[in-house]
Amino acid sequence: MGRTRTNPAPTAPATAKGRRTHDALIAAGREIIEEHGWAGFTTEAVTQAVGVSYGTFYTYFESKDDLLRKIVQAAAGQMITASLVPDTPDDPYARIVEANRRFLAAKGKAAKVLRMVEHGAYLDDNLRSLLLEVREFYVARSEEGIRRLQAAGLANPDLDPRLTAIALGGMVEQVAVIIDELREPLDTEKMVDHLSRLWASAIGLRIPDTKTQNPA
Amino acid sequence: MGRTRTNPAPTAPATAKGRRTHDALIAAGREIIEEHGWAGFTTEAVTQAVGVSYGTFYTYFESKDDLLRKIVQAAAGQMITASLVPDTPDDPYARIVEANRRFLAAKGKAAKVLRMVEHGAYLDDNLRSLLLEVREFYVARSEEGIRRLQAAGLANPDLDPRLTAIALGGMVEQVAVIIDELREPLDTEKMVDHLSRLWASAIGLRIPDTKTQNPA
Amino acid sequence: MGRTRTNPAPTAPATAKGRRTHDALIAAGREIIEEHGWAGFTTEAVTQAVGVSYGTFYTYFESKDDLLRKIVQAAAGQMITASLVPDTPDDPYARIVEANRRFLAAKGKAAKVLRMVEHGAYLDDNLRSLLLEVREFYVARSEEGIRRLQAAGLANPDLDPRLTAIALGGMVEQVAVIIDELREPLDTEKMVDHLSRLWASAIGLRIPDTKTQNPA
Amino acid sequence: MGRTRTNPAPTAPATAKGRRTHDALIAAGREIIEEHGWAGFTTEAVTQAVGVSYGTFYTYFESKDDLLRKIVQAAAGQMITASLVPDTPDDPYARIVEANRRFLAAKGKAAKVLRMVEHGAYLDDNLRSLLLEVREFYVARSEEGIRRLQAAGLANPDLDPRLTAIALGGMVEQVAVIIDELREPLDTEKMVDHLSRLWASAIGLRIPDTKTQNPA
DNA sequence: TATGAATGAGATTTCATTCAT
DNA sequence: AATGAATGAAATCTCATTCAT
Repeated sequence: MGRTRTNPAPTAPATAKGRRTHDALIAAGREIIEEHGWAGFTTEAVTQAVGVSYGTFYTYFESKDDLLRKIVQAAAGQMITASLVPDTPDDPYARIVEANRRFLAAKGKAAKVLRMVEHGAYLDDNLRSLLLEVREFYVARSEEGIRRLQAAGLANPDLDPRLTAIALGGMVEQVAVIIDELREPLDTEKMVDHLSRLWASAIGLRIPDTKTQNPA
Repeated sequence: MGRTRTNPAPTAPATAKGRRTHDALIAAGREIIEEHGWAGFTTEAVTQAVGVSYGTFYTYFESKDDLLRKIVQAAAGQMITASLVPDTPDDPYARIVEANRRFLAAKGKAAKVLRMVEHGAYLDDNLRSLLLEVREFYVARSEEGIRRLQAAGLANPDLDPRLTAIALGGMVEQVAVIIDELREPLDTEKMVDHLSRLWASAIGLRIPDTKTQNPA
Repeated sequence: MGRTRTNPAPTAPATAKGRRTHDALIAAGREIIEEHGWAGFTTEAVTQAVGVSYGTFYTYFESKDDLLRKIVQAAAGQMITASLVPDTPDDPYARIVEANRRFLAAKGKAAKVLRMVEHGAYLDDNLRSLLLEVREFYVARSEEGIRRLQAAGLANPDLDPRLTAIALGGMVEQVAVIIDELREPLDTEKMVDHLSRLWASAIGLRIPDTKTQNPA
Repeated sequence: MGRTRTNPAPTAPATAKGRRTHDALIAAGREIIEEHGWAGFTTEAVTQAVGVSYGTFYTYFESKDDLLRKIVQAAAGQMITASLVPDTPDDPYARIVEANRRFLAAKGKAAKVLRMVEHGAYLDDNLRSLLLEVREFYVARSEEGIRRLQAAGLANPDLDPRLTAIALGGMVEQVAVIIDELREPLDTEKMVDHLSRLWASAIGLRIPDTKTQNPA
């Protein structure tokens, strides 16, 4: 009454038990969003899933929004980690294939919640920035790759590397989404092959024969 | 959403004024979803945007779900209608450019509401089918175009026409959606040019010189 | 989620019924505060007292704070109205007596809620200003009266009119509070007589004999 | 406030450190009430201000009510102690000035918390009695002073000593409280001078010339 | 003694929907 | 047909208090 009272921001859990509960709430929240959608994502459902009471929620999170932010941060981090291409073969086409394969795996498995947030427009400015950062990570990586291929005379120099990265990245991203929404089952490996060949042809990169011969 | 309803089903508006109000509610609802997300999509916001009272809503719609269904139907219809390429020049590349230009010009928004519905998990079976139909419309059209070009010896015969249509269609759809989410302003016509060239190169279609010379 | 949604401010009631409910909620709210204190002042108690449901509250008020503001505004207005001294006799002492009598009556009866708000420190800036305005109304009136008496040679010219008004006004205000908080019953009319004589003597105004002879 | 309690009654702190924490909690509680009102007065805020954990609170206090009781007791004691006029000059007017100066100097704050408790209706019978005792202490002292002056022929014998003490005591108390609520800065010493002169004139006590000449 | 995680009753607020006028 | 007051289930959030460690 007459005074906006903001809960003091909960501090990081001090004990092992506290950290366990904190992490369990984040995991349960994400699972609930992915399985039951926004409508199922209530504080009651989340706390019940973990087996604690209403009030415990606010021991760890300022608000439901706060939990959502932390769920998204965790998912974004996992997705980027999973997408890194650790070994760097000389063959540029092999790199494209590997990047696409990893992206599809990461996006499909780990990031349903990211798509839901993105398109659900449950976006405060923090979340919006976070999602843009994730996209930028992928775009920048592709842009740099294209630029290098152009410099090496292996890709069409007329293409704007950034626009091209946005478009081709969008292709892969959208396919990742469609793949588990479409009713028809798509062969993932075959899709990786097609995406890679389309990507390579689009930028004028020559595709090694072996791959072309055997499209899965 | 999804509450039990007991009120009588509204009939189609009898008067011109009635139709105007009915259509205005659909338009306002869509605008609100696009601009403020699900959280802003309340009966109060919709009726207030149109300037009628709470009760009037139920003169025209059975429920909020009913309005949502009609918003999606309208958006889907508009999207398909606006995407048809009426004049059919012989030049396949010109057809691709024109299709992309139309899609980008008018369809970002419609695509946005459709995707929000899709990922917002506000999906009864009716809506799910409707969305699949819309996608199928585009995929089928592209697939058929690719197949014809392959038959004419103008496109790479090794590509699976359906997978290719899904991937390249996804590229355009994704770009259409993110184009106004990105922080950086993108030149639409330049993007149309890039999308078209990437699409053509990807399937092995030769791009006329005039275009290649002048990439915006 | 992810978006602060502020209820659109409720508009003024459009119908007579609406106005009745609106006013009844304000009246009930005030009664509850005065009789049961802050702890009893819940939206549930207020709506139940009026015989409407939870939700109806928010048809008329943005929040509980909003209701409190309106209760205080109404109480302040009533208090000032009740304190006005309509007839203006020439006799300055008679004016003082009348002002004190009215103030005691108004403060005691009408304004328990003002005291509770004031000392309860349930104060947003709006409320604080409002209360200061009420006090200023009384101080300014007394100050002007003292200044006139000084000009007429009827009051001690060495006194600062404003400080004097604040002090003597405080005396009357505080007595009004004590009167219904003290366990011992005080004769109001006798108190009015004393306050008036103390006030007059304090500023050096001569008190007519008739009053002095008969102190209640 | 007023919840059912089942925990064991804490005993008096045994160690010096214990006493320090105990006293710090009382001091912090009072400060919070005065500065942030009832809304800010939470066990969390109090313990955090002192730098101990939630649970520690219940090492020293049975409940929040218990703390409040002890805050009020401490404030009342401090107020009375600080108000005593130790040296007793013969000059009655000098005594009045000194009493007012002391009251204003130290008592604004203590008076504030006492009045907040009074009007906040957080009153069990213990607290109510305590507050009445504090007031009675002041009223009785002033009453006795007035009576003596009347007996000595130095004050108006027509005044009821008790009513007069209540009224003039109220004046000083009220000024002490509002002095730091008003937007305008008031010179405390000038106010002491005015209060003393008003008090003296009101009871008909002659004011020595030196004071009258130099009103700050 | 001190800690801080856990509790849960209770408060506020939202909003799709109904219905008397 | 239109209005807008009324409904109430359901959601979020608060905070004094307990208790295992």
